[in-house]
Amino acid sequence: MSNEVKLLRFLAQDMTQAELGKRVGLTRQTIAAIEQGRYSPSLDVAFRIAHVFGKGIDDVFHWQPGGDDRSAD
Amino acid sequence: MSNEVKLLRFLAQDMTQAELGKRVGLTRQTIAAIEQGRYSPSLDVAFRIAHVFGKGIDDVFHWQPGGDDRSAD
DNA sequence: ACATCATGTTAGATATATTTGACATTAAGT
DNA sequence: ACTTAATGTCAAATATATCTAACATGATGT
Repeated sequence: MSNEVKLLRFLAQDMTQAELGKRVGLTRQTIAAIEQGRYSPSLDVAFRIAHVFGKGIDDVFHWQPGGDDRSAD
Repeated sequence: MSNEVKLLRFLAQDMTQAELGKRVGLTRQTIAAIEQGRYSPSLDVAFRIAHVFGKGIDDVFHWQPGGDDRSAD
């Protein structure tokens, strides 16, 4: 599972990891870990992140049936 | 956060909780808990469930900005 | 009445997400 | 050179998701 969080932060006036974390109720370390695909966030967190950028979940997180890796880094 | 998992199971030839669990790699107890909104599944699990029904995540799980409850049961 | 199947539920264990606190690095501003 | 802001990373703690094993209930079939 890969995601566009880092890109979307840049598109959103260079929003910082700490700022995003504040807006969704997470620490900056957690944002960093999610951006790097170190683990799969809860669905609730995924919705909150997508909401900050005014996007749908599928626009932010990309999932493929057999895909258990992070190859789209 | 509410969801349509139970409904979608019925629409899918009365698929059983155990059968759905088998298909997505979860136990039937976990499926039951998710259906009842007892907790927010991981994003990965949400994608796998939606995929079984050929739906998008937003078709299966409904989230509202301020919504921390399960009132749409 | 008995057996079976699907579901609800619960307690205790394990796995994973998330936090907290700390330290390192790199880029930018003074 | 110094400071500050943003990020990477890590270890240890806490919270939450998920599993396992068990027992209960209602519906269905024999």
